[in-house]
Amino acid sequence: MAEEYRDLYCHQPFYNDRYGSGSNGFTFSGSSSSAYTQDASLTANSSFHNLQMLDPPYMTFTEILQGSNDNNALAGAFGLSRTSSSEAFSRVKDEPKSVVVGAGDYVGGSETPATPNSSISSSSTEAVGNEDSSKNQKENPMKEAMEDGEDASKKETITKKKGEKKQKQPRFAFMTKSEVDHLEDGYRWRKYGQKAVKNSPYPRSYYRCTTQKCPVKKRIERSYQDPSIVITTYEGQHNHHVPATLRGNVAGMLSPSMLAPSLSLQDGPMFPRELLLQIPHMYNYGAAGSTSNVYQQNFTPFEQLQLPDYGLLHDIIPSAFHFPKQEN
DNA sequence: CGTTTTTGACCGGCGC
DNA sequence: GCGCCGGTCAAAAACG
Repeated sequence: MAEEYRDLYCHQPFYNDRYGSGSNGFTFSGSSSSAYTQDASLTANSSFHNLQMLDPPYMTFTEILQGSNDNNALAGAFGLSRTSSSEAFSRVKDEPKSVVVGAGDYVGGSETPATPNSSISSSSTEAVGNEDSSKNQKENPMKEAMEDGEDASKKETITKKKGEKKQKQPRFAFMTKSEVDHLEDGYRWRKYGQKAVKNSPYPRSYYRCTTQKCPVKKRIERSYQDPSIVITTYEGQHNHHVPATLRGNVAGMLSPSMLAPSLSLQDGPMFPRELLLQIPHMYNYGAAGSTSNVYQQNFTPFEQLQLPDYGLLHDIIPSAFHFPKQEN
């Protein structure tokens, strides 16, 4: 199971100030089945701190996007310099208030059932479970995110081919420190399920992209370790672009290069890059589907989101900050 | 009235 | 084989 979480990288959080003192930053961790081989060996004791300690220089957001030719484009879009080892993602104000930590798990296209993810679930859950580490709230929610399984298209797969093993879709998880569960990411989602999470008082919600034929799903759950953290796991790749109809139009924030078809609709594994397109919700903060104006946001140009580097995650995450409570 | 959410049932995988 | 578990289905309800 440990390997499930290997290849975690820490990234600079970005901050998105909103709502007065509010801000929302995040760090990004990516992993891939093989591209990266650093072994973080996160255990139940893993903490953000540990993550931060990952030996290899943590990847930067843009680095994660590597493998694509859009690096620079993207970096540019985000107003980042891809040389920095730790890139600030964004922020409008200072005050690191909220943080998002991400974990990536790319299991795309592997025919081999390599690691039985499912088995991980229960065990890892338990591992993390039970404790009440009130102080140690940096347990490692990522684990929670990754714990569950892979079995993406179960029935669908079945109908198509029964013997065939549900093939794993690229997955990408990240944590967001927010009181809002469902973060706006520019896409439209339909909830199709909700399940109680073992050892957690918070349920996990399952969403599917509403665009026809789009296979992307996402799960959202709140870390019981640190209820202020929301764990979002994306699975699959959008076969379309961000709908330009949402409030505020997230797509409008993206540079043409980011939206260019070449970006993701055609070739190969573009897992991180593709999924990152969904990240803009970090900036575009607000409650998904929220009707509250409180969360309405003025979009901030990426250029203004440049951030200075921040210290260790554990120095950031604990920072207190609260969005007004609100459910979608 | 079309779309989304809710929620219990159902399913397949897995461990015992 | 059985029960647990995560994930999904789908009918009904809620929503706009």
